[in-house]
Amino acid sequence: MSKQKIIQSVKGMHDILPPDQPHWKHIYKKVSGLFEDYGYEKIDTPILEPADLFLRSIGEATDIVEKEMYTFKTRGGDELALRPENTASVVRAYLENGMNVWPHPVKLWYWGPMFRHDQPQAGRYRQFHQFGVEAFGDESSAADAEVIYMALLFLEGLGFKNLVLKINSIGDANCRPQFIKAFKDFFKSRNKKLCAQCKLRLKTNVLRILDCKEIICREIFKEAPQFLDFLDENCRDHFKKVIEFLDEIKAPYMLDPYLVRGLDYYTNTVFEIALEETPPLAVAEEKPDDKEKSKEQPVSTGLTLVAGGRYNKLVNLLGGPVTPAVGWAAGVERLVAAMKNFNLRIPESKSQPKIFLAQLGDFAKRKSLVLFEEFRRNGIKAGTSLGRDSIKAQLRIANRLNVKFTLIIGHKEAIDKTVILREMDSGIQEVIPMEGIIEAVKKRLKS
RNA sequence: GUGCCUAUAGCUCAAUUGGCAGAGCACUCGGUUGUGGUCCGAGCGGUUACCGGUUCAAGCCCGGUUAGGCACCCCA
Repeated sequence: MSKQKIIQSVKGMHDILPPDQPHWKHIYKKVSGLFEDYGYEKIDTPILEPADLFLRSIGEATDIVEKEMYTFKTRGGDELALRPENTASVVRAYLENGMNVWPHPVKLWYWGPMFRHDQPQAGRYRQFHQFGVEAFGDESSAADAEVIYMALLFLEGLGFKNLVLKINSIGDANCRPQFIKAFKDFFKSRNKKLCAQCKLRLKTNVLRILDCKEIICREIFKEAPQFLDFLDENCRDHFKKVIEFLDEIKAPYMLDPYLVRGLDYYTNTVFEIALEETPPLAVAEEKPDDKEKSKEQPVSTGLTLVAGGRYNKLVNLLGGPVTPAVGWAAGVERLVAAMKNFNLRIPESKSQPKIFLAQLGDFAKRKSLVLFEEFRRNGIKAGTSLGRDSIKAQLRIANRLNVKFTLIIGHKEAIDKTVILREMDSGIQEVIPMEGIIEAVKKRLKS
């Protein structure tokens, strides 16, 4: 190693290393297949957007925009931002490319890196990956139910069992103000009893009080006005139907009157899917001598995997026609971590080589190179280690790759135009003419 | 942004409490002509995260920085 100092990755940003790639690939394949089955088409949007896009959509007073957004000024003076989420970008692309005149609903899905300047911890990174769906132009409750169902389907498809779907309705511009007023009044009258933080929240962002975990505050919640009682007829009807659809598909939902989301653009339905929290007692009771297990930290239980909702005002807010929309996003890093915690299997990679080419001497090495390509063209992936000269070392690699056969070409074989075919399990070898080697190997791999 | 904990070889961890920097795994190469796994041997790998302080002497004590973990805030 050189004496130069090694440059580290930026805080909160990580490499996705080869051992993790199968998980990522698996998730990608699962969701892209599912989305396409449901008629969603993929869209990729730039990682950089005008900062204003997020100020206007997510909301200036939200934590995401206020404290977590990577913004900077270009030389020309434009305020840009690394996208903290993708819904706003998709809406921007939808409008900019005139998709509002496409036959509706317009159903889109995406996958890519997002950026939030937050304090890194388990399941939370400054650069992380999300995928998600956005469906435009369908205001029916069925659309809400469908996207929620898709989220459940893919999670179950990955093997997750103990899922909790929390759902709520936060009304719309018509009924939300009344609720917020009543809600605010309620807590103002009980200001003294609230925890210090909630007293602050009362001034800045009242709804956030609902997130408080203090027991004192939670006690007060029990009597607080609930969204559901303030929904106007339209909103109430919409939400009721969403629930009916969820009943129909037997989704394991849980009405959560305290569920609000950190983005301003939501209207009506909001939901989250998380893993059931394991009781802390179970962790404490774990045997201390079981070293293997205690190292595995169940970081992902209780962590939200999927979150979304309806945002009927957003398209209009960003300068487009009034267009209903609904969608959600999922965090890939969290999914991968959760899959590992629950030991969820992924299918074995098909890219493992089936055979290995070992060679001795330059002449044989040249033959080997040609042979490798011939096998590749015939759909047989071969491993090689052309840089190694000793047969011993090459067989060691072959063994590690767990191949069925190793083809050995020495100087003699190269001249004779033959190949030694060694079956690794038994160690039995046979000499085969180079001519028919592809067919011979194909035949043996089949049996 | 706040609080607590942590940092020794690529990985998992030792170092008798301040006295020569170590092991296992992994990796590379050997163990008599051109044959893997098991076994045996050797090699590679470190300015103990970084900067400073105390001391005859610091991986160990003290201060700072950086990074990681956890919790809060919030969130995918």
